[in-house]
Amino acid sequence: MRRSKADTAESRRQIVAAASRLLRQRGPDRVSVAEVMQAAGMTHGGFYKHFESKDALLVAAIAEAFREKVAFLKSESAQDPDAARRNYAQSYLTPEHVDDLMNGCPIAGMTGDAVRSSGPISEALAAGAQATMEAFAGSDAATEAMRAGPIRSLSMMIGGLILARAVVDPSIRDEILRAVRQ
Amino acid sequence: MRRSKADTAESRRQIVAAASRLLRQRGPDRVSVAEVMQAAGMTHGGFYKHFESKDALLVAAIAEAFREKVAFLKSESAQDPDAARRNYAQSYLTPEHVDDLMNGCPIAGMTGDAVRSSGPISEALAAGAQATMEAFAGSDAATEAMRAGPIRSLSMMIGGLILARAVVDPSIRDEILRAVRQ
DNA sequence: TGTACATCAGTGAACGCGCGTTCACTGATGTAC
DNA sequence: TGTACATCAGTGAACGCGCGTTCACTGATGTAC
Repeated sequence: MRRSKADTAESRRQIVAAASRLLRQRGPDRVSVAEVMQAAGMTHGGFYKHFESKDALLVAAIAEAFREKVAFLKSESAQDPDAARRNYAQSYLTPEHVDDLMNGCPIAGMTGDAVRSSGPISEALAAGAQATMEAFAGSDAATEAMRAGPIRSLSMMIGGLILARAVVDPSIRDEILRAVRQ
Repeated sequence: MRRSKADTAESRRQIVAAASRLLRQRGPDRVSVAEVMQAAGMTHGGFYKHFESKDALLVAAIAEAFREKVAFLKSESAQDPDAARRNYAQSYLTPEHVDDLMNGCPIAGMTGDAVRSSGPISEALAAGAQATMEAFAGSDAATEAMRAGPIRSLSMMIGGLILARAVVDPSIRDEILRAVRQ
């Protein structure tokens, strides 16, 4: 039956939120539209009332995942960008984040798949990655020399997380996290 | 018709080599068995004479990709590990490597998918990642303090490559590569 | 404010395609004598 | 060394399942008067 506009908007939000999490946890090709809809509390048939295609949902889900992280980063770094970077790195390089694919860093969680994808999907990823870089380097970092340090830190965090996720042995994983935390 | 043992072994090598490249280029869920077999110069029906399943091929393809890189790293660092690391980093952080998914770093190219995979596949990835770390840190690096530097460098290289692949704008991509190259 | 009708969000069944896997078949290789 | 037979790598058609997408239907919401 028809729903109110508020209900419809809420449904759409639920779909995108569920997709954003499942996408990072399982990858675009191992999450089905039906699973996303179920996680959002609906059946799959109604999906196309909200999105033109699965790809369109992926674009929205990628954007949402980055939006969250960037908003958090920006609010943290409002006063003291350096402290915000340190805090973010500390919570980024933890065993909890290694295991928490679902809510984790969208760059580490989705680039593998999205880089190989077609137009709109890789554009959404590129926009998110650039926004993350800006939020991390700080919008005040006008010169390349000022951005280089934060870019290096961010690269090391992302690579360290990926390496820690790849190895299975917890003692090696912890060694990586310790090394990269500095 | 039946082939000689040498031909059979060569066929298997071709299949694994094709899979190792296609896997990095397109990801496990976007390469079909038929495509791999075609790239190896055969039709898909014969595949199961060589492998029990597509997953078994993925395991072999992951191992092969890492075997190549690790062999190269080890031969380079036989005399001067420090110089080998510097050289590897220089060729790693290039626009060419950003675009060359197919022959590129298997950690950057396959962790996204493999981390989410089942037993044998994630084990093959873990073994490869650990072997790469050892080859990069040098087998002589006995203490954690000695390994920390190389682990940090390797993390930064991997993260930088992934970040550079994620952004689309060539000028931002080059800025990332410059920053991480130091 | 109330009434009549059009709209459309959500349901559940069905369709169709791609792909992993199986199978009957072929004929050269390997092997037993 | 030669012969007869078993083996098995590779072919191409077929099977079956999962999943993205479509569709007829329902009934509450929104709207025109």
